[in-house]
Amino acid sequence: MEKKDKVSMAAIRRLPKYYRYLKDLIDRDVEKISSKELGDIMGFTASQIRQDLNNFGGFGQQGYGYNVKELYGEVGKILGLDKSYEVVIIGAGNLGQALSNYTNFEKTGFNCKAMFDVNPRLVGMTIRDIKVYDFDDIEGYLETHDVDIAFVCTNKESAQDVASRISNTCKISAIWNFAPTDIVTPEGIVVENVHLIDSLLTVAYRIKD
Amino acid sequence: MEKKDKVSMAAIRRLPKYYRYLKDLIDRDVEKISSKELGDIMGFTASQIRQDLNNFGGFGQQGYGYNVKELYGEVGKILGLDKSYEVVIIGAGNLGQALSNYTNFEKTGFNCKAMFDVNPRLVGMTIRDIKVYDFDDIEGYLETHDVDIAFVCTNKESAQDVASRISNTCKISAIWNFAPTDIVTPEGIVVENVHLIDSLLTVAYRIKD
DNA sequence: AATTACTTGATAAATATTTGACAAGTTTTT
DNA sequence: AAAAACTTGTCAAATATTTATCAAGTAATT
Repeated sequence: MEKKDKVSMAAIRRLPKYYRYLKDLIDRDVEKISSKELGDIMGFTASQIRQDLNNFGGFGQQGYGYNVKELYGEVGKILGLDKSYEVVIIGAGNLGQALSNYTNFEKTGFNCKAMFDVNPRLVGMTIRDIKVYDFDDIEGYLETHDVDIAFVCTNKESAQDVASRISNTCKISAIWNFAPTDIVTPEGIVVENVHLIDSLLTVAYRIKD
Repeated sequence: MEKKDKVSMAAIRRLPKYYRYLKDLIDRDVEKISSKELGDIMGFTASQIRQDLNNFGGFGQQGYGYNVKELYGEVGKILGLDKSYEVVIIGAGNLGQALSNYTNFEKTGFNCKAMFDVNPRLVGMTIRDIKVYDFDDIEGYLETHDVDIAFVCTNKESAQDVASRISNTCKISAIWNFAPTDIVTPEGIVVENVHLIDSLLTVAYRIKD
C-alpha cells in the first residue's frame, strides 16, 4: 500500500467518512451503490467519490456501481483496520475516562488496556475494567506490553513532557493528543493533535450571521 | 465583518490556531512578531500568514511586523470572542461531563449553564455546579434562557432527534455534535459535527509506515 | 439479439489554495 | 542624515484540489 505518497491529505481525511457512511448502508441492507447516490448522501459530487476511491484501486464496476460490503472492507483495509491496536490513555481525568468508555473505538479495533495518571487519588482505581497506573510506571509498562497508540489527555503543561517520555521508549507508533497544545514527536512517531477548542471557535465564527 | 463570503474555509479553520499561538506568545511576553517568525513557529510560510491575516485587515506594519497583543485581540474579534456564549450540554455521560469541566472553554467565553439527560439516575445531579435536568424539560429551558450553543453528547441513535427538537425552538444558534453521525439542521442553525473516530482512523492509516 | 439506460475510471478543464516576488514603508545602524 | 536591514500587503505564478466530460463496459429492457 505504498500509494500514500501521491494521495492528497484531503482525500485521506475523507476516508473515515466513507467508512462511516458505508457502515450505515450495510446496516440498512443496501447491497450496491453508485457514486452518484453515495455522493448525494454524503454531500460530495459523484466525481469526487470516484476520484477518491480510485486513488486506492478500482473498486467499482461499470453499469453496476460499488458493492457496499466489499467497498466497506476495502476502505477498512486502506485505513489499516484489518488489524487491531493496543491503546493506553495518559491522564485519567474526565476526558481520559470518557475516551476509555467509548465503545465505538473498541468496536473498530482500538483496545484500551491501561490508563496512567500522576494523581495518587486516581492511581489504583479501576474504571470500567481498566486499571489506572502511576504515570511513573509508564516506561516499564511500555517495555513489557505492545502498545500502538497513546491517547494523551493531560493538561497543556504536561503534554509535551509526556509525549517525549513515551517517545523515548520507541515502543509506540502514534500519539493522539487532546491537550490544547501542539505536541511534536521524533520522526517516525505519528502524532495527531486534536483541538476541540478550534472546532468550537469556528462555530463561534459562523454564528455571527 | 461581511468579508466572510470571500474568505476560504481553509483560512477560517486556521484562525483558531493563530489564536492559540498568539496567546502563547503573550504568555511568554513577546511583544511583536514578524510573519516569518510566526510562520516558523506555526509551521506555515510567511506568505501564508500574511495572506491569511490580510483576509481580515492590515494588522501589521512594514519593518516592524505584528503587535502580538493587538493581533490576538483582532483574531479574537474575528472569531467572535468579543462576546460570551451560553451553552447547554445534552447528554450527561462521560463525554458530556468531560466537556462541562473543560475550563478552557469557560476561559474563552463559553459558559455551560445546564446539562440534560434522559437517564433518571443522572437527572437531578449536580456536576461541578452544573445541574442535570430531564431532557423533556429542554423546550421549557430554552424558552426561558438565552442559549447560544448546544453540545450534543448523546449516542448516535438519539442525536438527530435531539437536534431536531432543539432546532424547533429556534432559540439556539448552533449545535456542536459529538455523536458519531452527521446531524443536519435547518438553514440558519450552524452545525459542527466532530468525529473523533475519524481523527483516530487517520492515525491508523498513517501508522502503516 | 439489439437497444437503451447506467455507471465506472481516466483525462481534461476549472477552481481553489498556497507560494514567490517585489514595491513601498518603517526601523535600525552608520 | 543617509544607508542598510527589515517587513508588510499585494499581485502574479505555481500547486493542489475539485468538477466536468466521455469512451468503454455492464445490466436491464424491448
